[in-house]
Amino acid sequence: MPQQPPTITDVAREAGVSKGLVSFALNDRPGVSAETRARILEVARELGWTPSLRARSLSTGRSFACGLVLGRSPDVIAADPFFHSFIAGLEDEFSMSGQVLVLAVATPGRQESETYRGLAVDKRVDGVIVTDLRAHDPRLELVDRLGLAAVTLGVPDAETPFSSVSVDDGAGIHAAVRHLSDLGHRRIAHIAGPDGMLHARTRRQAFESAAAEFGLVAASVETDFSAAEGAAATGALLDGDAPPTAIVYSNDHMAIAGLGVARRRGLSVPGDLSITGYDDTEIGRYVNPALTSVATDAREWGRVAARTLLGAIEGHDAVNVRLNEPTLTVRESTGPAPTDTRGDRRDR
Amino acid sequence: MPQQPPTITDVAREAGVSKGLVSFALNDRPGVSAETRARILEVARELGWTPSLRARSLSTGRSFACGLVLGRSPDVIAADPFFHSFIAGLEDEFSMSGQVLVLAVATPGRQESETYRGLAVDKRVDGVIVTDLRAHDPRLELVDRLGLAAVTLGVPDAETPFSSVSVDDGAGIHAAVRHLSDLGHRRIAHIAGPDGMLHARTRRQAFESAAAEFGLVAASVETDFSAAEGAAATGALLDGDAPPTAIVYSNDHMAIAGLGVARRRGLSVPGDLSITGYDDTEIGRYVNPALTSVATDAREWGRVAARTLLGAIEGHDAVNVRLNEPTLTVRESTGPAPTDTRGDRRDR
DNA sequence: TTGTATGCGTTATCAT
DNA sequence: ATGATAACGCATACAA
Repeated sequence: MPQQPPTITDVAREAGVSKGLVSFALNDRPGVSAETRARILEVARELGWTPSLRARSLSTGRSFACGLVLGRSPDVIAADPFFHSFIAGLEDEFSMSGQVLVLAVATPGRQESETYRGLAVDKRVDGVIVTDLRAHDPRLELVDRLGLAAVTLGVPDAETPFSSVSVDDGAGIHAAVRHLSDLGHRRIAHIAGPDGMLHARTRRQAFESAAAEFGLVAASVETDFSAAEGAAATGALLDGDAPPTAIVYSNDHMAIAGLGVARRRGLSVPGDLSITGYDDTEIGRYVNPALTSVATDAREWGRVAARTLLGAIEGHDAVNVRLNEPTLTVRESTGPAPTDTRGDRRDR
Repeated sequence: MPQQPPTITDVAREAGVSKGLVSFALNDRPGVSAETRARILEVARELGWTPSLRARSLSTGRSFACGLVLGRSPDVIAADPFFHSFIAGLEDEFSMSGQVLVLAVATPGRQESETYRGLAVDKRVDGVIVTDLRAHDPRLELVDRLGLAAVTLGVPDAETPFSSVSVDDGAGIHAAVRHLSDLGHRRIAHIAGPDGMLHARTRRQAFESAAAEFGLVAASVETDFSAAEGAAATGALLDGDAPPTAIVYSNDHMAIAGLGVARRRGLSVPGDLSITGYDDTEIGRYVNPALTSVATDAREWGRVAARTLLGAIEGHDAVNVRLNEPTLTVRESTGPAPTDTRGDRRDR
């Protein structure tokens, strides 16, 4: 007959105590004499007993799972290498503590709020990681009302009861602008993500303040982070009266699309136009010219976010963790500003 | 006081029956009179009772979750838009049946077999989707031994007790080769994925047989699907005695890297070299020239895979589902073969 | 056709 | 201080 795995009852019987006491011994709770505890643990070891996750889940109300809701448009998210590394980082921690990562995808047919609610029903997850923070993000109140623990990636623009883990996106953009300024560029532009997304806004603001700091003529264009809009924005900028000599993109994906646009117009990169990306994707290193880009340690971000969320689930106080600054890797897509006749006369 | 949600006991008491009967009525099991069943369901509706997932999970041994293990190297997978669309498709089905998707990532520090085992311990998932099938894939025996239900993406090269959902990768490659043949190309090459991966092998074999069918001189190079190896393989081919006039890549990522290599050598695409990708990524449409590519309906694949897996979990017989053929989208990266002096004399 | 007992780990309550 | 007991929520084998 198929040997059933041992249960707490087997251990209790073998050790000559009650089920409750076995549980107390296992969980290091007071009220068990050292001697009894040792005997119980020894019996458990002999029998090879480990408590059933499902039974624990029933009696504690915990699911031992954490949720990640992806809400961006498919095209944009699919190309974002951030998520795979980030998820690997989450798993580095979760797999060590017996947690599991539940992935949910919000689509046009399945609203984001519905997706969160679905995870909260029956407490399918103990907590969630909230990414791509938006202005006055309605998800934060929702998650709070649903009774889920949470950690946000980036600092929200309002008070929340949640912990946050963030990197200084602004520092990465600042480094890119300084690099371009050092190369002699005077008219630069930023192709930003949606201003309603906090990290996109942070990058835009950092771009504008860095441009001011270095005395540059600057313009920003808002996009949805997609290659399509990145290409369109690039075209619009190059069609302007005084086109920029350098463009700082808010992701590699748009930068590569921008590269295509520049080439179609016969512009040399970086001869006529310098380009910087963000994310430092693998493919960015193999296009021609190889992309100068800003990199964040996504895996470490995932590890820290997971640890922070687990702390929150265990009832720790909210904390705001700040990670190392992103770094700029200079490759071939940035070079000295062209020395043509057009001065830096106009803003737009 | 915080009103507790109603339990099966409340329903039983209110309906004047036992807990067991409520359970039978809810699950449409025989042995309950139509009249009693109706009364029980009515009471349940009035009380707003829904059975506790955790209690169900404990008593049935099901977890109401399915697992997806990602095992490819981070760089490759991150750039693969297939997965996001595929996952969205999985969720289309899972979210409708109260299932949840558990994502696990195998990394150099956490072997694939360990990852599967982690999902099987305590039956954290009822079944798994096995992607990127390999030759004599050891995961299939492992999954079987772990007692998990499973569905494979693609048809394994050995008998398994599992269902499969597949697309005819070969048809996509065949279409690409025919397209190139029609354009007059006679020396073509294929930059393939690892031959140990069944879909990569299928594509290579389809390439070779299509090349033979059209009387072309063909060469294949094996890579790991990464941009780095795609670039290296492209360089090696172009350095050969009789370089190909067209290259069929096994993914867009490598095709874009190959484009970079060609450009660095001053080759015009498609003037001197035609290029086709696979996956039809968004970014491929915005590089210059825009990529001719083969597309699969990944979301539909996900939906069908989810349905098939749920069937397997419920004990249905194994089935082998075949999806629609992939389609070739012609853009700018393919054109007439160059009419230079070199004949099609040599193979590789 | 319907009721009962059992299983799973945790914890509130009770008994030494 | 130390330990036992019962209840929780659901499904199901079995008894009636």
